[in-house]
Amino acid sequence: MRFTRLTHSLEGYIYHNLLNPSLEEAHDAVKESLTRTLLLTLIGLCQVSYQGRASSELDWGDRLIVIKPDGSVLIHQSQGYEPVNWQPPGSIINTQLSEGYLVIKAIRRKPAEELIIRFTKVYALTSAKLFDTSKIEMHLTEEELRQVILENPHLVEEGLRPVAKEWGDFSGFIDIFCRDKNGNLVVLELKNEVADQQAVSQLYRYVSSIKKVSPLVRGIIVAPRITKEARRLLMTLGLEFKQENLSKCSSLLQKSKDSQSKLL
Amino acid sequence: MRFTRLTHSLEGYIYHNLLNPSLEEAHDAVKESLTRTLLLTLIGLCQVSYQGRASSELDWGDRLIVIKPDGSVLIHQSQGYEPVNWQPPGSIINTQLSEGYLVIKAIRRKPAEELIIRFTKVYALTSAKLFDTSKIEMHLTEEELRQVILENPHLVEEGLRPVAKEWGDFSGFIDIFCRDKNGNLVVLELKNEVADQQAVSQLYRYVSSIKKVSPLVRGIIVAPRITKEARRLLMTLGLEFKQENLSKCSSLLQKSKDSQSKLL
DNA sequence: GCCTAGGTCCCGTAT
DNA sequence: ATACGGGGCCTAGGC
Repeated sequence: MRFTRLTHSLEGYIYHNLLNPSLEEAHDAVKESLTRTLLLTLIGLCQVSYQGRASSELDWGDRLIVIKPDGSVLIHQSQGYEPVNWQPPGSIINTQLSEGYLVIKAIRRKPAEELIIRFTKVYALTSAKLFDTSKIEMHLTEEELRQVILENPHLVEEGLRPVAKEWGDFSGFIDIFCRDKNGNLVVLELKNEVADQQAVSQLYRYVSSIKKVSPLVRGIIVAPRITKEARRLLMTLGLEFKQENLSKCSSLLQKSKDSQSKLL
Repeated sequence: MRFTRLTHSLEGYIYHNLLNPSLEEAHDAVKESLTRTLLLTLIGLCQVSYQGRASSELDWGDRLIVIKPDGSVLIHQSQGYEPVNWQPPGSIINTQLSEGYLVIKAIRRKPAEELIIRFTKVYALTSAKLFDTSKIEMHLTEEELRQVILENPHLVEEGLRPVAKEWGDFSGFIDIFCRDKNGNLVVLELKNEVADQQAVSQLYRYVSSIKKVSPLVRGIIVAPRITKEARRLLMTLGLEFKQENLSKCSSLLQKSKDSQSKLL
């Protein structure tokens, strides 16, 4: 149990909670939710068209629709992580009763996209004000793995020294710049899990750009493993691979830090 | 209006619809939803921990939780397209009352991941059986664009002939194989929108593999536009770019087909 | 605004 | 199972 604070929100609340509303009732509730910028969920029988970067049609069926205060729209079937249709944040949403349907449209420009949902039946509608000031804290991210190598470059190779802020044009894209014990430039590409052909290509792009200026530059992929084809490509391109489980390293280092701080 | 069929489901229904239930009531409803494989939505004050490929902590706040019959779990804050935490389909979900919390855990192996949600308050809980046999129909997909070029190779270059099933080892990865008017092999890489460095790298990998066997192979990116850096890389690698808006072509061709079929 | 790269990416498909 | 590429990817960070 990591959290010690236990709070009860006095501000979050449900605004609408309708069971089998008429389309008119649902329409009114949707309109009110939009003006009050509430989180809105509908479960109902609907049909969906999308036109924009691609286009799609989804015939009648029961789905869960989520409309967020920021203009996000999600349409979920009863399976799958991903919404079957959606609109990203910033969309302009409106609703109308038309030809016997409850119609919800979500439009955005740039790219020009339109999502149209038509309901013939709403089984349940809930709208709520969510109070939530917390932000997610992520660990074992690439940035943390980067720190592990920056502080322990010997994990990759003896004599490696990170050089920061050199080669400004590239440093935004390149995971880590180093010099090896011979003073040659080394570009590191870190991967959390398996390194594939794409990772190798990416490293190669950086290395070959730099090669024009500094011909002796090396490129090393640092990852727990590498696919067979990626390894072949790597060798063809004269790049290197160093096996290293960065997540594990990070955990171990964290533990050693923890035990040190306990001793203090 | 594309759909002529209008159906009213007689089978989709709401099972639970609770407003401000006690944690015990919510717990019972969650348990019943899981055994009956219903779609479950909860709005409540909760705290979330995740450990797996990465790890994360999300402190107390109001969120929407969706649990699907296939074991997907989504935790949505009031902003953003993406869930702040989630578990993909196939997760094993269980619930318990523990230390004054309603706890929902979603676990999967391979990769080993655990998501734990703790509620102190549930504002609303809805569970439903969704009847939905429709599958989304997508248009202007890569496969459709591929058909456009296969049927109209002159859009890329005069005298180009698609060759199918040749070079079997690669054909799974390569968008289109052709021979040009001189009989040389040509690999086409199609992009719906902008072609970037990654697209160029990818084409280069294929072309250089084939070059070992057939030295005169060419590679052409077909896309409405290309980024500046991608163009530089393309030229360095001896590849080519043909500007062509495939989506637009596809639409135009579709229209001409439609008008032809009307005439018949 | 464009462009690049990451993601607990998810997802289908081919091997 | 693994690996590779697509996605209406979305999202964050540079410039």
